[in-house]
Amino acid sequence: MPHNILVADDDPHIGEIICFALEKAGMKTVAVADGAAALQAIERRAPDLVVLDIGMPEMDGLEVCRRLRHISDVPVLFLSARDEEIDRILGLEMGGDDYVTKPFSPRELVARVNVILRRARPTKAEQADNRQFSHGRLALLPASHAASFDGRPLVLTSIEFAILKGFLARPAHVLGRDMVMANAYAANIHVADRTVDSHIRNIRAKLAAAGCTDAIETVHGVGFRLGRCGG
Amino acid sequence: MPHNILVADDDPHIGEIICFALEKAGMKTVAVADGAAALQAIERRAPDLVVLDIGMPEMDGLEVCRRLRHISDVPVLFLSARDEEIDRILGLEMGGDDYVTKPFSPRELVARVNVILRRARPTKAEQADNRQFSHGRLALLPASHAASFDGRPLVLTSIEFAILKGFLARPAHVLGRDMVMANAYAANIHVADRTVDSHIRNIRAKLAAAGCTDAIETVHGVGFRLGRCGG
DNA sequence: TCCGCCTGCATAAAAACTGCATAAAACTCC
DNA sequence: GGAGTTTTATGCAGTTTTTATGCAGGCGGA
Repeated sequence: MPHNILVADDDPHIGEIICFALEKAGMKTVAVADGAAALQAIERRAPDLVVLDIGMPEMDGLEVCRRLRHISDVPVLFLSARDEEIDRILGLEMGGDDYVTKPFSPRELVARVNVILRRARPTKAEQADNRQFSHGRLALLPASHAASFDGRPLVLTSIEFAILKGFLARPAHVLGRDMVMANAYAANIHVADRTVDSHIRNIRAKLAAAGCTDAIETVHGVGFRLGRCGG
Repeated sequence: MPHNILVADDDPHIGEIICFALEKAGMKTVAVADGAAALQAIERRAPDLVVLDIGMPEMDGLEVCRRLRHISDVPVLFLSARDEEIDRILGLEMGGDDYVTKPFSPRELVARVNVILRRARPTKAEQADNRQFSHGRLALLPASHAASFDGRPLVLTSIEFAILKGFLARPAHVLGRDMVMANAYAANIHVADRTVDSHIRNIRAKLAAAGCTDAIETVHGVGFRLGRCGG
């Protein structure tokens, strides 16, 4: 589960450099160009960390941080062109987690972001992990990677588990073969259609053995859909 | 309860300046002048944070940090006379939480220390020391570093103990190999996958000798999970 | 009804993963 | 400084999982 970073800088060029560096380090990024958009994005996307340029027009980074702290505990890394001691102290005491001055090294920025994330309290990721999926008499526990139908435990391989989780996440939603696999994996890996069928078949067989015969329905020409699962 | 800071710098004058600044901010400080003393003090006093000079004779700060991470998750703030990007990155990736170059402003140092402390989680030791873990017929007493199955005492090495504690801390939770080690040590340490297997194997063998054959289950492609332990 | 396209399934190859033995490196305790 | 212990690394065999493929049969539109 990649970390989600919000990058707020009014210079789109710098924003791009930062995003590129962070994404190369395996994070997901969203860029905004002003303070108001930053606040809005923080509320809507609940990022794991915010890279915040101090020198933005309209609402500067310090002000964003001040307002931010009313609604969120998200870590903030300040970015600033000013390298005055007093600014740094102000930023840190304002609730920032680090303060990097421009011009900065992308690699160092990434290192500092990683340090903060390492210490940061577990947020969404852990919550999502503890979430429990269930549909009808079928239940999935991502945290323990365990599944059961009607109390009977199911032994699923990891890809079977992931595929089923993809369906449980969107009940009553038809998923094409590509989507089935996209849910299972993160990236867009392409596998042969027949391969997907094989996984579906195996899942059906295991569920049927546990007494569930209506778990995955076929939608001819489109894909598959989660059934009633004995519900 | 004031925070406890360990200051390691070979220049007693600088050490004094730092301690003075931190104490003025309401913290308790202990100063040491070399790496070996730092490690010893960390183990004995379990400080909340370590200010670590990189340029110390004998054992430099980076080396101290490396060894340190084997026994503790305590936050580290590096202090260095060298202001090279590569040094900063190295320090941060080595497990440091911040990197300040000399000459530094005492007030900024205090601000940075405060930021780290604000984010730092209660150390693993604090969380676990007074607690007693048990699962099924398996019991661990972190305080006395003792373990037993069904009353029979188990002789575990410290890493075996730590790994098992990691599992006991979150029963029914699959832990990937990286997580297994992250629980045992501080985060951010990478060991080879096969190494983790070796530890798991040894733990299983010792538990099996005591009559517990279902302690750690393998979840293929994902990691390991605590079993029923005879419960 | 016929035909083209789609799905289910068996089989098997390819890839990935685990467990283990062995050994090197690091550490501890005299 | 050295012997014993602990921790880490590595290579390999055996196993499981994942993917691919070919074909029989089903579905649906013309």
